[in-house]
Amino acid sequence: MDGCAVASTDAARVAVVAESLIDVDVASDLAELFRLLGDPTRVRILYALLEAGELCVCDLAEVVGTTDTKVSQALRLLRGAGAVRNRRDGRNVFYRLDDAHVRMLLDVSREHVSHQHGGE
Amino acid sequence: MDGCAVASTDAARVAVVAESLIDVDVASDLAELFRLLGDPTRVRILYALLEAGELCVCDLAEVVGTTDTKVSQALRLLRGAGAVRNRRDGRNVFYRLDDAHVRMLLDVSREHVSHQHGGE
DNA sequence: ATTATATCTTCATACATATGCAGGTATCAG
DNA sequence: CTGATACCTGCATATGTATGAAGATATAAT
Repeated sequence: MDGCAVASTDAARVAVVAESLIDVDVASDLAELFRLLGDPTRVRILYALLEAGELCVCDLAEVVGTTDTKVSQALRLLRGAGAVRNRRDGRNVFYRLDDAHVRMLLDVSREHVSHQHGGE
Repeated sequence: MDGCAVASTDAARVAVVAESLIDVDVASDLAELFRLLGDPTRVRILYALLEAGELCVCDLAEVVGTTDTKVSQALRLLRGAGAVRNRRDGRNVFYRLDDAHVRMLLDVSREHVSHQHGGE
């Protein structure tokens, strides 16, 4: 392997932890989800949807303060990951959150953010 | 701007949502945190620490099943972000979680992951 | 049909990140 | 001191990701 020859401080404990550790593929799924949330524009889009319930691309761009292209690209990723759902109404396409997992992470994070940036 | 000329389906609602939306810098901080969690190796390291409480680099490498170099680089990022803390004991350096925010996100995510991959 | 608006996509470029190798530091044993 | 072990860091490369420009598609109005 690499370095560590005598191996461990406590082999038994290492075995136990290794046993109960999250699988590689599960960890990869989770990491992928976190990476999806790892962009300021996407974060703001998701919070806007969390607040508004449903918004068209046009309004999302205005709320977030960016171009429709940027929003559209962000939404493509979010859509691909199943984080949002869309519905067409005439020329507009309305988006809303469609993942309880994502919604919960947003809720939890918002709490902590407001504590950190508000007044702790 | 870009595209959207008539602007909004509902200007008043857009204004309200824009008003209550999370700030750009706060969103950036959050995105940075999520990006930190956006890597399978780092995720597994964090869960190992969540489970074990404290582990040296050597044991972490064995538990996660990778090289000490990879673990060390991952820990550097996690350390820089304040997610973990370290303590030297002889030749070993022991790491543990040091961020309530991160711990909570891991807890929440683990629940949802186990529901998704376990039995729903 | 034409024109306009809203959204999406393709493509090229710039930037960020992960990875592995090689070497460097720190601690301990002899 | 030397040698060994645990850990860290620099550097080069590959891979991923974000960004904006330009154009394509879809719907509606005239």
